Amino acid sequence: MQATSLSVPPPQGKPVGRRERKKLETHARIYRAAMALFVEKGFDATTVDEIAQRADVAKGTVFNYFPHKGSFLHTSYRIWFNGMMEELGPVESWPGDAKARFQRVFHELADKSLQNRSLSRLIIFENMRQAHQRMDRPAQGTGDGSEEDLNQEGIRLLEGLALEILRQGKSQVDIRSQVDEEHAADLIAGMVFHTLVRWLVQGGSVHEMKAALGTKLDIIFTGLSP
Amino acid sequence: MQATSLSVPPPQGKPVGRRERKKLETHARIYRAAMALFVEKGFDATTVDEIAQRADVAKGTVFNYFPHKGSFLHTSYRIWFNGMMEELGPVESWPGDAKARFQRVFHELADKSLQNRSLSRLIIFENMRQAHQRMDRPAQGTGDGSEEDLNQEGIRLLEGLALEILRQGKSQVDIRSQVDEEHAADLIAGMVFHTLVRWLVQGGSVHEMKAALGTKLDIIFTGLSP
DNA sequence: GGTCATTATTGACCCTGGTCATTTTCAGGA
DNA sequence: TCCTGAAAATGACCAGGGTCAATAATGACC
Repeated sequence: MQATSLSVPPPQGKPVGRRERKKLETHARIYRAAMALFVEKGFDATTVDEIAQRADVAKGTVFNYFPHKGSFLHTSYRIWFNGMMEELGPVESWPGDAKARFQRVFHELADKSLQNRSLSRLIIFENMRQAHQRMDRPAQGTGDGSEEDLNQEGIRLLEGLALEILRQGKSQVDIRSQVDEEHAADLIAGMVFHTLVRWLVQGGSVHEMKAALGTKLDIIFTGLSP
Repeated sequence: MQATSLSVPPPQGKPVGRRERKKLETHARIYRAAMALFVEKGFDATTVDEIAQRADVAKGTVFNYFPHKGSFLHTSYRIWFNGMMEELGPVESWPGDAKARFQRVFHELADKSLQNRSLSRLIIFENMRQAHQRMDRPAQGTGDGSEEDLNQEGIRLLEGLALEILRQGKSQVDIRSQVDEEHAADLIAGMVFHTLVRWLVQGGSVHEMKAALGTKLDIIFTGLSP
């Protein structure tokens, strides 16, 4: 986390006028202030007032940029995940069969999570919270595609990745052709998520988590039946 | 849910004096008031003040019995799970092999969840939240076993059940002997949990959820490898 | 019945996340 | 340079979860 999530904030439009530029700057300043405070004193112990103060804006302004306190973590997750994917490069280029590819991702994931454990925990948790709250709104049918990121969040990113690996694996001969890719991807993503959560909560070394991920992956590939 | 979770509250000591009895009564009254309100107007829309009012106690008293608003859901979950297990009876008595046994639990679980969907969602979510917050406290080492329920909550119940089925399955010939039971149980519990959450959030029929559980179980038993 | 330590109840109070009407800033035109 | 309408910033305000010092009820013991 550290370097990655404490730096660039997400809005990716090109800044044209001064107004735009200032907006981006403010966004960045607030985000940085928040993340710094979270690392310093923890999420719960950090108040929005403090964030505002450190970013040198009014409290209301913070909510202008981040509609909920948890939004920071959300933003952070995307940066985190994208950073990882960037380091790893495109799936097709990875060596080995499907299983090896999964192992590669898991390895990277574990290392990334380690870098700032409590922050990872918050991010993952917040992610889940978002998912849950989503259904409260009756499913807004805007024909407009403006809410771009609504369905590509959280665990879905992981699931998409798993799906990609599985498809590649099928086209080679690594995976049985009868397997339902979607459910398998869901299974794997869920497994990773669950393992990660457990590790973040319970403690233990990175090595242990990697071992857990590996063992479970083995089971999924080999099956329980004799 | 309904009948089950709206009735008996958990404290199971035998009431001796009048004081004890009153305490139990108050506990029950508050619990009932809360659950009724949750069903009526939803969790978020229900304030603690309202709960207190309906139970005819002061707000402070509510927090005497349930340290957080979410504790109600916690209590509810235990009742829910135990109710299910009671209906199902002891594992050994179930017919069929390990897989069939899992299917049986899943089936029951799905039906139970259906009975009050939004409440189930809250319960599961709250459960996760609890797990997360637990690690904030440095791990209180009371030699006393008074906090009885601390480690037997939420997904752990499910995991324990899975472990039991797996062990039985191994002693028969349903499951490869090399399989790491603990990790397998964790995998299955996580899978169920994840599937349940997704279903609760996204919607869809019970049948769909059962299908999803079934397919994933198939994968876990058969494996992805050709 | 009276005394007193223990336990349960209470509600005023605090804290903090989130809202919103008002004010300020700013670009672009006249 | 001045006007104007829109976008952004502001901070007083509110709601609701949770705390805690003060108070009331209880029952064991005399």
